Amino acid sequence: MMEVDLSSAHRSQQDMDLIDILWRQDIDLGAGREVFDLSLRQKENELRRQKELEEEKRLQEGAGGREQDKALLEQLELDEETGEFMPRLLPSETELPDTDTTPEGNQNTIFSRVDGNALSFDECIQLLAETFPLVEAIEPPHPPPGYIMPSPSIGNSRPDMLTSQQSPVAQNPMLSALLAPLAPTAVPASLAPAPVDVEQAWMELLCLPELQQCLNMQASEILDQNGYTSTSMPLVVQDPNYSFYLPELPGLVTNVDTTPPVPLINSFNGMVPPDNLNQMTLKAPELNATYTTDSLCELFYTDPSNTKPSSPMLPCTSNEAYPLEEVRHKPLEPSEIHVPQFSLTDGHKTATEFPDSDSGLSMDTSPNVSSPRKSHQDDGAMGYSDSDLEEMDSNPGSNQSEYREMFSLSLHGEEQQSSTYNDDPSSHLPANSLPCTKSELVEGNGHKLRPFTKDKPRRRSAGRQSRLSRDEHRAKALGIPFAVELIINLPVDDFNDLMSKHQLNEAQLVLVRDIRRRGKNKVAAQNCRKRKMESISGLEGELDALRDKKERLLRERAQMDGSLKELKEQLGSLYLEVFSLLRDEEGKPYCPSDYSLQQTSDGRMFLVPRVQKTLEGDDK
DNA sequence: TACATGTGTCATCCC
DNA sequence: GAGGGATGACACATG
Repeated sequence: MMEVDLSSAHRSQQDMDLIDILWRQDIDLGAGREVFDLSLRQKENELRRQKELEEEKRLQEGAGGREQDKALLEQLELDEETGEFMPRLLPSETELPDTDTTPEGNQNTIFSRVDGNALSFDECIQLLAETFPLVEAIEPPHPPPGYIMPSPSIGNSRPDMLTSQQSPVAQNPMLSALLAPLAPTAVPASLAPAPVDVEQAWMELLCLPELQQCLNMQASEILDQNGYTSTSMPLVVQDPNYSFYLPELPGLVTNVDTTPPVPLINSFNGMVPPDNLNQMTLKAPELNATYTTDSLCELFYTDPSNTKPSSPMLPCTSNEAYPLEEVRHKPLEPSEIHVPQFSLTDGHKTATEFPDSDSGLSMDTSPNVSSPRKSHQDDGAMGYSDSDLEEMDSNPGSNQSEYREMFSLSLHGEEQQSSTYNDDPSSHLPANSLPCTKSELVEGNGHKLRPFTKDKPRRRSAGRQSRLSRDEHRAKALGIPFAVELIINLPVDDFNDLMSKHQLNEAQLVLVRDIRRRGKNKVAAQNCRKRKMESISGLEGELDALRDKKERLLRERAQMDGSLKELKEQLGSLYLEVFSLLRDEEGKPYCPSDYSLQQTSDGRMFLVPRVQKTLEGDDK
């Protein structure tokens, strides 16, 4: 029992330690350091007080404590990176003897003093010694609205531990398990006086893809250490893109009773009934204030359609869930093409045929300018029907829109941090885990999928994207049972098969073909414009080069003209000099106006009379 | 309000 | 001949 409480206390400290670690690593938590300083100050104060108590206890314990220290060391392992001792994940902490269920017993057994060890371990001892009295004295001022009282049946019935339970980590067994190795020391529950701030920090942290990757790694390590396999997990995410499992780690207080079963994540690809969208009603600004890690994890990693485990798209029970690869290789069934399923049924095929799709459609293969657009199949999760989308689009402030904004906030956080609309939506999260809406795909042509726009603000066409395309409206009005993307992107054969398998009336057929033609043409127009821009850019480059060349040639010509002029002057002076040296038979100099010097090809010089030459010319 | 820009669509040509 | 790519032209939305 006390082990469980200690785990709770641990987690709260783990929260703070992880925040500190991230802070030292200069990871933007999105919150000021002051958020955490209050806890740290309290921690220091408690440490000082507790040191005094600890000194007294040291004298009382005597030599008997050394054996306990030894036993404790066996349960701790040295973190080579931080130099701190961290509690090992025991196979089952709940199986520890119940003889030491008192706080003191726990303290002596688990976290007794180790001489010469890191300060964090001393802190651990001191903090544990004071944890429980202080917990009883301190009540959480305002429990978070999302907080659920843990049931005594799940192993944590101490009301005085609620403060630590309010920690998002403490409320989430997965995070607790994942973060356990990160935080070496226990923490008094009193160190969670500002759960809202801490949770806000956790909101920020959970939005960091790097952290999620780290958590994934931690999860894998924990699973390995405990010999758990995915098949033994009670909470299993079957999406292979999500290596994020929820281990039922022993000794950890799991409040799975208070959380709905976690179904398949990739069921985002499936239909989301409007009633299931109730889970999407979180407003982004409220996240920081009211939602715990559990709720966040549910939002991020659980299926909005989990209230329908019998979803026709994918069974949601862990045992019945299709392996994604198996689903991918299922033959294309028209009945499965009710919504775009590029990530599921025909996704594989489509992905090979439209590797780089502008607006999810472009087949541009230009090596020069890679399309910043996100490929259609990358958007895999388009789990909304037309009606859902229309409602979402027609009600910008509706829950669905908020849901979309929320995911935009969380899933593109890194993108927003790293660059301002770099148009590189290479999400670090699995593509088909993104609950991307269809309107983002179809009308995402405007910004994210823009072919040759540069770093222009996306909001320019935000309004356009917030509405369904005309074709989608038309398709919905005529009851076309296919997604517009599917109509456009299917190969001819598949498209014809699809048409033949469905009994469509004339109007529907005409509309479907118009949609396909317009979609194709739209992509062609985008590619054409892109090529045009590239051509213009190339011509501008050529023009600049030619201008440079022209300027260089003009400079060279001026230099040549100068040189030529100088040579002519030298030649004239030399001519006069030579001519002045010439004498006739009488020793008189020749007159330059009557004679001229001419040179033959063999280099001999002749003195030619000009008059004679003039007379000869007159004779002719 | 005029203007620039981006985008969708149509018509047409061509393969 | 159908399908579709390429492209000029136009209309519209948006900043």
